[in-house]
Amino acid sequence: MAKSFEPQAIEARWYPRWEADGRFSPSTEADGTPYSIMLPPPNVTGSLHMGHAFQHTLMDALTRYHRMCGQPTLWQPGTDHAGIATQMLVERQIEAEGLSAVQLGREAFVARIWDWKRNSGGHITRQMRRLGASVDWSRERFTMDDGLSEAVVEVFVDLHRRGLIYRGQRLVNWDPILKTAISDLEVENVEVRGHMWHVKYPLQDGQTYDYIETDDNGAETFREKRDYIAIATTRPETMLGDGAIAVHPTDARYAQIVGHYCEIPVGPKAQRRLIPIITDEYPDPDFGSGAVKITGAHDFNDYEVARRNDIPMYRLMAGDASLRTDGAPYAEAARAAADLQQQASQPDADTIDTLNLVPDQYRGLDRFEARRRIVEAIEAEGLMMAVENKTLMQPYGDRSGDVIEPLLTKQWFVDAQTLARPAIDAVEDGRIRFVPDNWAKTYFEWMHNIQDWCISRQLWWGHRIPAWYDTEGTVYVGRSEAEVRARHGLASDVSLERDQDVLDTWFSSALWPFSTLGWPQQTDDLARFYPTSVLVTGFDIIFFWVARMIMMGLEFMDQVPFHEVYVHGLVRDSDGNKMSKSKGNVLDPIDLIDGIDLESLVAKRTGAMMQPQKATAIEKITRKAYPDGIPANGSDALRFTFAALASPGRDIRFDLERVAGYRNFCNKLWNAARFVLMQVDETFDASAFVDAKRDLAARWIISKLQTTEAEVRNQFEAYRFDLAANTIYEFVWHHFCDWYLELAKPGLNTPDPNARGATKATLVRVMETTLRLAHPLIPFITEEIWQRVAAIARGRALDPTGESICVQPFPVADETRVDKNAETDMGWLQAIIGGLRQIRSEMELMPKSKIPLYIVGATPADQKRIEDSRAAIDFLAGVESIEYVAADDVPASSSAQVDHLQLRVPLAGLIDTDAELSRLDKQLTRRRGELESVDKRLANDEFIAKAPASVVDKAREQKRRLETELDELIEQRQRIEQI
RNA sequence: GGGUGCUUAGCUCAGUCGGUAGAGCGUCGCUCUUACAAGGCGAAUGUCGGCGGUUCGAAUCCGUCAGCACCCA
Repeated sequence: MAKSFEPQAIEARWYPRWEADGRFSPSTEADGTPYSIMLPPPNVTGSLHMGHAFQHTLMDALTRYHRMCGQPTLWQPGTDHAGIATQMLVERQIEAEGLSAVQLGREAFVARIWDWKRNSGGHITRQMRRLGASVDWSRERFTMDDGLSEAVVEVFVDLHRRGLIYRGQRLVNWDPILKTAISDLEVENVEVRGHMWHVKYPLQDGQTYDYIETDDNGAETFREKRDYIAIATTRPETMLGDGAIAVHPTDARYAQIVGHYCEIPVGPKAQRRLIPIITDEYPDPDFGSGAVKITGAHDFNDYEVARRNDIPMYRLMAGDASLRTDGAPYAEAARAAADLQQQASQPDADTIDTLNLVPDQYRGLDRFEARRRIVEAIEAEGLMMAVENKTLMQPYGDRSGDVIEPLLTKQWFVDAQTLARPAIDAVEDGRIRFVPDNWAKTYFEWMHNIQDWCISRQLWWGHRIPAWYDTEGTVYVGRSEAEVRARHGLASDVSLERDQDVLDTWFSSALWPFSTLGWPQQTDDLARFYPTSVLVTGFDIIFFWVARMIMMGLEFMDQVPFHEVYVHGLVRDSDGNKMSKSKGNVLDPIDLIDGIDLESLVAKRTGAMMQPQKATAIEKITRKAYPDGIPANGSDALRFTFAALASPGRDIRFDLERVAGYRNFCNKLWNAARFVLMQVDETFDASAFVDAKRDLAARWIISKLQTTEAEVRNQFEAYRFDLAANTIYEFVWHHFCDWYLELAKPGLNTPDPNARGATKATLVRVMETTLRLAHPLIPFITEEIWQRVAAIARGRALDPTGESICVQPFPVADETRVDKNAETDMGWLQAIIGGLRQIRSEMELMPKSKIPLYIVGATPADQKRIEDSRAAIDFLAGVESIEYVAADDVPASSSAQVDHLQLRVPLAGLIDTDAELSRLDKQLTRRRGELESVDKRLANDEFIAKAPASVVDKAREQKRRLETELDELIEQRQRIEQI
C-alpha cells in the first residue's frame, strides 16, 4: 500500500467499476422493504454547486446505507428541462451567430435546443459521478422524455376535465425581458429606494367639500375646504389606467364625496376621464391620505378591489412593458371608456382590453420614461402636493433580474386551493413527516394561503399545452388534435390551432416521483418504489416543488409521494455569506476534490461575469483567502465534511480547514489499514481465531465496536449525519488507532502463536467491519481497503468475478459482545497510562527513556489486574519496572492518583520540587472544587429525598473517590515539601 | 406587520430524558517512536446572550428583553 492516502487514483478506479457492475441498480433478489429516493432533478443547464454536493452526499449516504441493509434500493436520477434557463442559453448562442430565435422559427429553434442537450447537457451528471453518487444511471430520466411528456399531457387533460385547470384573463407576474408570465414563486421582492408621489385628483366640475381631520377623541384637529382628493402612489404611470378611487367605508373625511367623481389629472385636458369614489375595506385610513387609486390591471391589491367592485381594468402596457401603441387614438378610446362607465353593466374583459387609454404622446414609451414624463406634467400643472422618499418592495424576476410588471393576460391556471386540501391532510395526519418537523409549519402556512398556480409560459422550450382553438376562439383540450376532433365531433376541415404556450417546468417536476417510474403505465417499478421513502431537499423549494409533488402525487397516485422530507440547510462560505458568482465567494466541489492552483481559481471566479466591474475586488479577496490555491482533498474527505456539518435545522458554514481535517482522517484510516496489513499476509485466516481467547484490549475494542455500530445505525435512521460522522471518527481515531493499535503491538510480539493469531484476527476483523460501517460516508477509500482486507478477514478469497463493499451487509451490533467489564477495566488502564504519561510530560522525560514505577496501596486484586496488563503499561507509558510498596518506602517522586492507587515515579536528583508542588496543587485545587460541589449537593436534604437514587449514589461514590484521592495528594505534597 | 430559527471555549459547532459542559480546528509545551509529522504525548479554556420564574437541581423547561439571520406580506 502507498505510504499515504492518495484519493485521485482510488476514486478514478472505483466509480467506473461500480457502474459497470451494476452495483447501483436495485437488487431483484433482496427481499427487504424497498427503499427509494428521488434525486431532485437539477437543471440540465446546470453544473454541480456546493448545495448539490451537500445534498447528494446525504442522499448517497442514505442510499448506500439502505442498500447495505439488504433492501432493494433505488436512487432515481435525472435532470429537468429548465424552460427559461435553457431557452435563454441557446438563444444567446444563436445570437452570437448573428441570428435570432424568431428568425429560426419555433421548430428549428427547439431542434437546436435538443442538439445542445445531446452535446452539452450531461455536465452535472458527470460531476455527480466524481462525488460517488450511487444513483442508478440505467434509469436516468429527463423531464422532456417521451414517457414523462405523456404523463404531463395525461395530468393536464385529466385536471382540465375535472375543472382543476382553467384558462382565464388574470393579472399575472409578467417578465418584460423574457416576455412570459411567471409564477409568484419566481418573483423576488427586494427593498429599493423609491418615491411616493402625492397627487391632487380634482373633483368633478370644481365641487368642494370640507376636509376635516380629528384626533382619537373625535376633536377636530384640521379643517380645510378642498376641491380635490389627495392620492399617494409609487407608480404614477399607472394613473392612466385608474378605474376608481377607494376609501375605507368608516373614513369620515371622505364620506360626503363617496359616489362623486374625480378627474385623473394626466393626459390631454379635453379627454380627461372621470372616475368614481367608492368604498372598500382595502384602503388603510391611517396610511397616506387614506384614499387609494384603483388600477386593476397593474396592481395585485387593486385587482382584487376592482373585481369586488366591478371596476373596469384598463391595460396600459405591452409585453415589453412599454406603453401600448395599439388600438384607436386616445381621444376615441377615452370617449369609449367614458361611455362604458354610463352603462349598467361591464362589457366583457376582452372588449375592455381593446381600449388603449394611453394618451398619444406617451404611446410607445418605456414604463420608467413614461413615469418621468407624467410626473413632470403633473408638477407643471401644479397638482403635485409632495414627493416623498420611500423604501418600497419592488418585484424582480429571479431569472431575468428585470422589474416584474403585473399584467392582464390570458393564462392557464391550476386550482391550487382544491388540490391543497388533501395535501395539507397528509402532513397533518402524519403520512408525511418533515425532518426537522418545524418545517411542517412553513408548509401549512403556505398551503393555507395558496394562490392559483399560473402554469403557462410564453416560451418555446417545454411541454406544449395540449389545447386547440378553432377560429371562434373556442378551446378544446385533449391528448392530441385527433382526439380533440374525435371527441368534439370536429370535421377535418375545421381549422384548429394549437396553443402556443408551454407549461411551467415545475409542472413536470411535480410529477417526477411517479412519472420517472413509468406512470401512466402501471409498471413494476411504480408498484415497488412508489411511495418513495424520503425526499432530501433544501427549504427553498418546499413551495416550488415539495408541496406540488404532494398535491400531484395524492391526486394521481392516491398516495403520498414520499413518507419523509428531510430538509437541509444552505451551504454558506466560511464567513456565513451566501455563495454567489457576483460575490466571488463560490467554491466548486470539484476543485475541493481535485485541488486548483491560485491562477486558475482567480480566472474561474472572474470569468464570464454578469458584473465585470467586480472582477478586481474578487481577484483580491481570492488571492487573500487562498494564497496557495486549494489543495486536493478527494471526494471522501469532502463527503465526510458535509456529513459532519449536517446538523439539522442549520445552515452550514463551509470551512476548508474542516475538509483538511477530514482528509487527515482518511489518511489515518489508510495508515491504520497499512499497519494491519503489515501484520498479516494473505495466507492468514482470521476466521480460524473466531473463538480464540482474547485479551482485555481485544474484548474492549470489540465491545466498543458493537456500541459504535448501534449508534451509527440509530444516527442514520434519525438523519443525524453529523453524529454518525462523529461517532465513526471517534471510533476510528480515538479508539481503534489511539488505543487498540497501540495495545495490539505488544500482543503481536508475544511468543504464544494463539495469542498472536487472536490479536491479528481482531485487528483484521475490526478493520473490515469498520470499513463497512464507514462506507456510506466515504465510499472510495473504504472500497479500496476492503478489497485488500476482506479475504483475510473472512478466510476465503473474494469471488474472482468481483465483489464490492457496496453490497456487503451493514454491520449489526451483537449485544452479547458488549463487555461492560472490559470497558471498566480498560477505563482504569487508560487512567493509569494517562497518569504516567502526564508525569512524563510534565517532568519532560524523553519518550525513549524508561521509568521505574512504585505503586502504593495496591491490593492483591489490583496487582493481578496490573500484571495482566503489564505489557501494555510498559509499552505505552515507558515503564521498566514495577514495585508494590508501602507509602513510606518510596524515594522522592512525582505521583499520580488513580482512585486509591498511587503511582509514583522516583526522580532521584531529577525532581524539580517546585514544579511537582505546583502540579500537585493544581490537582488538589481541581479536586477540592469538585468535592465542594458534591458536598453541597449531598448536604441538601431535599436532594437526597427527591433526586433519583442512582443520581444520589453516583454523587456519594464521587465524594468517596475524591476524598481518597485528596488524602493521598495531601500526603504526597507533604513528602515533597520535606525534601 | 406576521412567522421561523439562532446566541455555548479564540473560531466553527455538538449537547438526545433536566443530574452540574464536550468535539474539531486553532493556541502553548515536549517529540521524527519500526501505520501515520497530514503523526504522537501532554496542557490551557467557559457569566452556556441579559433578567425573572418552575425545580432538590436549568445550557436544557416557561416568561421576558436584547442582538443576528431567514421566510412571508
